[in-house]
Amino acid sequence: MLPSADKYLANVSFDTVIFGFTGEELKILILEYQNSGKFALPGGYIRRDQDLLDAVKTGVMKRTGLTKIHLEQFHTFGRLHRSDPDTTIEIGRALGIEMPKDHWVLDRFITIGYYSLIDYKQVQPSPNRYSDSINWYSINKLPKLMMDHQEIVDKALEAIRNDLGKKPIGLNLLPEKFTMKELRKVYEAILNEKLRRTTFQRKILSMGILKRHEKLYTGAANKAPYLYSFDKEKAEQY
Amino acid sequence: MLPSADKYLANVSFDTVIFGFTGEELKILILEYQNSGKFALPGGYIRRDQDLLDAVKTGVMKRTGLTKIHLEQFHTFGRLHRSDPDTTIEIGRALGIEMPKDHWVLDRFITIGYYSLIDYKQVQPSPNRYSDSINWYSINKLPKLMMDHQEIVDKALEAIRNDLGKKPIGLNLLPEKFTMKELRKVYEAILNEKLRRTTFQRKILSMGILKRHEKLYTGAANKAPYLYSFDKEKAEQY
DNA sequence: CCTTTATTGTAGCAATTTGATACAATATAA
DNA sequence: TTATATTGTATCAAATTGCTACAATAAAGG
Repeated sequence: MLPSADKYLANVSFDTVIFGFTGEELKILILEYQNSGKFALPGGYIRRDQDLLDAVKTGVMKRTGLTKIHLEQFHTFGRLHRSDPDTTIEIGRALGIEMPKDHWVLDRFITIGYYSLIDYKQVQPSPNRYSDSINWYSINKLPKLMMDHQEIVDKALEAIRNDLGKKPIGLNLLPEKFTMKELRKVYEAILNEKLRRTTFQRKILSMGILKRHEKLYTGAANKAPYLYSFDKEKAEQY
Repeated sequence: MLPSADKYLANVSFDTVIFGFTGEELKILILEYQNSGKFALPGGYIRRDQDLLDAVKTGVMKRTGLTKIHLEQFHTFGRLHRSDPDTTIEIGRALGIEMPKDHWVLDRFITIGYYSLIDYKQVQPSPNRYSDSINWYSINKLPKLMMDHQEIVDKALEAIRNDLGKKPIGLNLLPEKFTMKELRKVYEAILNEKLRRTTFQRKILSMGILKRHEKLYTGAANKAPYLYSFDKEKAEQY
């Protein structure tokens, strides 16, 4: 039931901040452990025969069901008392698992933080075997997270804001085709500020990384917006 | 002689890219191991009773003799085969140390990369007990580094370029007082491109993070430049 | 169908920022 | 005193961004 010591690296783990965009808000996936009611970021350990990146990718795949996953490493957390064996024991106990005091998962862990960007609509979140549930929570209304997970989320947000100008972030948070308004809403949600509609449109179009497609007729009583997609070749340069 | 297993975390190490600026070039500190002639970044292991950041700080202090050290974490390297036990064995052997095959330092390591910015002139590099020498090498003329250390250097450079606009990088690479030309040279060395003298001066002055002091009379047959220092309070905002 | 309403796409001009050039003000040597 | 290299700024052109305006719809409601 417990992961075996010889299969995994000691003292290292990863945690992922999985971002999705609802159309209005940025949300992230949070696990809730059975009975203990502890909230945590999805994470895991690294198998000895596995690249770090593969371990993270596999972890996100299991939670989201997606296979194509955009990942960015943003920070590694190594404070002395960041991992808390008591919390781990408590979670185990609530699950009916009694851990030996010297079990390796109760040792100190340095954790590597990754953020992931996914298309909210494509995801069917699935809990792991220790968890009750996994749910989307708005960035601004997170439950109290265990250990230093809130700090990890904060750093992830800082990182994604930083990357926004450099990498085509929207590409991963939106479906294949999207309207200019949706793209702008993504930027606004990430930056947590309003952007000027016309300036945004001009700037993003002048980058030349978008392809324009047919119009989207939503049924609303107004001019229908064009759909766009990212021109992946050109977007590479950013 | 070898570090003991119960004192350090397993499977995790750190490596540091220590930048100095000579006035013309960006250089970094590289260790050369005795006899084996292997070149490596200064690095180390993390004691179980020590914050990650403290471990790195202590490591840089030992190599540079400095106590006030600017550190930035930039990336964590976790490829499956990045650490190479054969190299470690070879280095040990050249030092007259025969390692048991199952010794923990021969295990797989995930390493956390930090870069450090220091005042070149204040540093007296000192090798560790396993090393022949520690020397400054120009960024553009590095010897062949062991394992994935060149990749780590490349990532560090990428990171420092990225941070240049955000953090007052010059502050740490220059002495307390410096001329505008020196500051510009730092930027040029990091970005590896020439910057327009007048535009640079206007821009950096308009940030309002510099204090102007007396002139510097070098003896050169031309107008003497002012000396500047960073206004640390105002520089915080960047 | 014609009008109304909400939204979209883009033009146009002002304000700001950046690029490029010019030039006055030195320190020192000759 | 004159010549020379460099520094600090001013100036104006060019590019970018902020802001407003307005025409072009898509559907609803008479």
